[in-house]
Amino acid sequence: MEAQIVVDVPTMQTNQPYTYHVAERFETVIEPGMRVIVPFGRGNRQVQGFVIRLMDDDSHQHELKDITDLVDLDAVLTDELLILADWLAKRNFAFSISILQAMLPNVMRAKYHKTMQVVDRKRVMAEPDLLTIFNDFDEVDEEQVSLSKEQLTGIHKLLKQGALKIGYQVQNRARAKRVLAVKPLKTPKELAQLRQILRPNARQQACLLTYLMQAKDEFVPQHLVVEQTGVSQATFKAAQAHGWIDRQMMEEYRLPKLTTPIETTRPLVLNQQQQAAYDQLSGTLGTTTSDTFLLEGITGSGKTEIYLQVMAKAIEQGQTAMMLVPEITLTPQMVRRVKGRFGQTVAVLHSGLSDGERYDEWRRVKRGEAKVVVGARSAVFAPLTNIGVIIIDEEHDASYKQEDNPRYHARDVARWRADWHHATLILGSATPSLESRARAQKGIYQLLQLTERALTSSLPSVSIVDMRTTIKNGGDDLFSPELLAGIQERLTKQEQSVLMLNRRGYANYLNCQACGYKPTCVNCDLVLTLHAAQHELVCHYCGYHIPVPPVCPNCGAPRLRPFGTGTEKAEERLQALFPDARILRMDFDTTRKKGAVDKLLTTFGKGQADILLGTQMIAKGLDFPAVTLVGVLNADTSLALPDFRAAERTFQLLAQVAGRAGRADKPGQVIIQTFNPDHYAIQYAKHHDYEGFYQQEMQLRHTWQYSPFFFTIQLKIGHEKQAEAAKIAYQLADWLKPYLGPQTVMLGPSAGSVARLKNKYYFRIVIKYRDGKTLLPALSELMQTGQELQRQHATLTIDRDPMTFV
DNA sequence: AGCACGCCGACT
DNA sequence: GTCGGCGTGCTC
Repeated sequence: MEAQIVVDVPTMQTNQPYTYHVAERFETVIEPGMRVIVPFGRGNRQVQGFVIRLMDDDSHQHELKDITDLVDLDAVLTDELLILADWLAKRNFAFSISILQAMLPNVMRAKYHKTMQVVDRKRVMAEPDLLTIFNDFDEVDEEQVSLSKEQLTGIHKLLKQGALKIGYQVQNRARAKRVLAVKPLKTPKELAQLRQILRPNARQQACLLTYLMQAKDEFVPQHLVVEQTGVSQATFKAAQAHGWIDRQMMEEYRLPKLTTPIETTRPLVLNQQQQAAYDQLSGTLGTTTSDTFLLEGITGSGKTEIYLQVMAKAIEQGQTAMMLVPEITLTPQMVRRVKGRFGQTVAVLHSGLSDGERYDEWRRVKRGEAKVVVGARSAVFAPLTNIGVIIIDEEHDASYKQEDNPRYHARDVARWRADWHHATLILGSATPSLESRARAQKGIYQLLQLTERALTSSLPSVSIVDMRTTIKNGGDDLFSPELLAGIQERLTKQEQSVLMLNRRGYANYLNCQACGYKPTCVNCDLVLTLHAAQHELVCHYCGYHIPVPPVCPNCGAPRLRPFGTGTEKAEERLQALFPDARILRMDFDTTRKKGAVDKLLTTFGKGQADILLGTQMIAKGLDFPAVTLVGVLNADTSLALPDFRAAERTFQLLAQVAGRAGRADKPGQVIIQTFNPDHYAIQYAKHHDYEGFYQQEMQLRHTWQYSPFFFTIQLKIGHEKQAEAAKIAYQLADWLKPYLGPQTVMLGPSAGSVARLKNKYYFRIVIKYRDGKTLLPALSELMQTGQELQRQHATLTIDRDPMTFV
């Protein structure tokens, strides 16, 4: 028997299955989807691999190596996931092994240990420098010892002579937690009798017997029994000696702890719109087709309740359900909401879990003990079977795209898995991505709209403050008089304010403080990025660049300034302006620690602070009834991003915060400060007008040939030397030209926005295309011929449908 | 990635 | 004449 194995060597040249011989003793056990250890390369170094196929034909040309060992007793990947991995690797120009690893919890990735093993002790002991290392050991972990120069030469010599050799060990870090468990061996009746005849002073034994009388006939972790009864270790030992109980080791899940118990919730009554959406969605469950819906519902329209009820329906029909949310929305409140409805059958997968917890949650899914999975991006690979519905909430969110290897978009994966399972896919958002909305327009997705708020409070009024005027009048460039007045009013009335500092695109473009003009690219209609070091303005999209102009090209005033401010500085200024206000700052720095977000939000939710000042993370999913003012300090920084999605991102962000104020009985107010009060993204956000924005943005995308009318691919070439990187980039561009096909545009090569990253210079090529018939295979080939690039010490990344252009 | 093979420069 | 530097090719 032979097995095709994908080995854990993530390079372009080894991105293919290798055939190994399966020893007879493994034949009955081995299955596709298992992890194995195989010898690889000339030195037969042991590496982890995945079995992707088994076969019987022995028509191999070469002598095959044997699989060393099986890591798993059960396949960790299903056939579905193996096929998906193959598709995803090809589609996204990723290494198969990287995708396979990404599908599993972190701990299941092998760790490798390099050891030095003594072969000829006599000769090793003859080296005085090495005595301290090998005196007591025959094998030493290379990482555990730091070697001096003399020792290094000594080891080198011995390796050459064969007196020492290098060993490789594959370590599987995935460990189930095992605890001592107990089970009664006697019937309740017998136990009751035993209790009768017990010495009266044997209090602990009596206590244990009472517990056992009402215990089920199954193993229960001993520590849980201790918690309930308070009996000691010795008592269990005695009970075992008496033959009352059986004790053995048992697996126990590391369940993430929750501070307070979860209250079970019942389905809420749906309003008419919600009910109509629910009927349509649930009607497609369990059918033999896969339907995709775009659920477009304004903030507060009750999308989550619909999700919960559709998932409940799927469970009812014996199917499973998956719900994806952006990482930062996966707050304890959200988890609580889902667990409140589905209880123990929910598995939660997100980055806040420890490795052990994550592994255990994953196993609960794998074993079919969890029927509902809630998680962030990577949860899309959860090993659910018989999926009835997949939900992607806030489907427009950029965090669904993994931006480093392996690159994938959870939406694509969800689409694929929904197809496989004939499941219903629901994309939900108040501000859908243009791609999804356009598909709904074309009828590829079914569009469901929710236009009413579930808890009939009206949308807040949004006012826009023109910061050009503020500055002209000698005002502060961070806090306009209007905003300051608003904050003061809230402080007086003891209501809360949320202030958002839009940090995207921070401090790297020029802005004329006289007229608000920002230098833009002639080819792309994108804002030029300031490269202060080179004293240049550069378009990150097509490479267009000009020297920094001394005066504003629009109005001639010498008032072009670099733009941007940090949250820390804003907090300082704010505190100086309102010395008595209690301010909470929420940004990357203050939320780095585990649980910090929860703590901050709880503090604010309890009303222990007046102002919450933060980056866009405060825009998502937060719901504080006492907040009546939301201020956006700098709405336009994200407009200036060198990215064709800049307007879309800005609109989505503003629409989201605009829906946050005054959700309870008190009316809300939103103040947006901007240098571009007339920009359509800001205007449409002001009027809560998604449709208007969609129409206008689609027109622009059409004109400029961007997504969703054109697909995009970004190639990045990195090299230690700038000239080399450029040379290779141009060579690649030339090589690709014949494959471009009709209606395909290649932009660049252009220099990366950060000239040097990790000591490498980057160049980028962006290709816009409609038909990838010749282009995509050419790019696959480029992956394979990457050998040549590697020789030149260059790196190449291919990013399909990139979300950022930095 | 990591290892062997191989072809040129500074040594015993 | 050899040790060892790194550039090159290959891993079932």
